Amino acid sequence: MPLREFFTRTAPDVAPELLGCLLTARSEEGSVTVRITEVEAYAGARDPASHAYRGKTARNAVMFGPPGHAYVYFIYGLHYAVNAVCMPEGTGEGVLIRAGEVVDGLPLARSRRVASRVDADLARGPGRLATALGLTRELNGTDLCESLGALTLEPGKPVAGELIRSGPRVGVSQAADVPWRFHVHGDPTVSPYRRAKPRKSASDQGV
DNA sequence: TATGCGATATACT
DNA sequence: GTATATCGCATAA
Repeated sequence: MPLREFFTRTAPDVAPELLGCLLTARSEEGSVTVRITEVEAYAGARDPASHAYRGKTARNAVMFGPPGHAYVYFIYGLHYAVNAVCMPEGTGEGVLIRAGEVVDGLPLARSRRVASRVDADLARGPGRLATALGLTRELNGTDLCESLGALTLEPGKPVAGELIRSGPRVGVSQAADVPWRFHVHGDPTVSPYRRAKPRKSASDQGV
């Protein structure tokens, strides 16, 4: 199946099949490749946890574009995260790449992630993965299907079906019961599960 | 392990 | 103007 067609399906269908695939970021500094070990599906207009739930905006426009492109955005004032856009143009579905194992460009990844004491932590979590790959908003909209592009995805060794586990998504408060997080069972690079922390409203914080 | 906090783009009032 | 966000890290215990 051509890579483009691979992405022209629903996010929950695509997500588990992305496990084991290789994501490579190329820049003047060099390139880093990770083997994907954890993902989450976000199903656009039918998913209240999706950035695309309330329709198209300047921020999420890429999610409504053609499949197989990268939706890169800035979150919490200091982190980047990357999604692979799914479904035909106009739909707004995507798969968040949450974690991976660095399999190439280890020295460069380490230099970008000085806080990591062990290599398994280099891309363990969406913000860490983005940092290890050196992602910035300039890569928003990049075509993942173009070989040797700035940010590309390619098939890897398939992960054995019995090693693929699913569960609730991390950090989402809406639709917290839908098992749309998929990961490789037992892999040390998978991020620890954390339920969405109910955030106190400002009005409760006194003065 | 558990909790607090940072630091900013974006969307909504 | 203001609340919230697909989070990471230091600190405490």
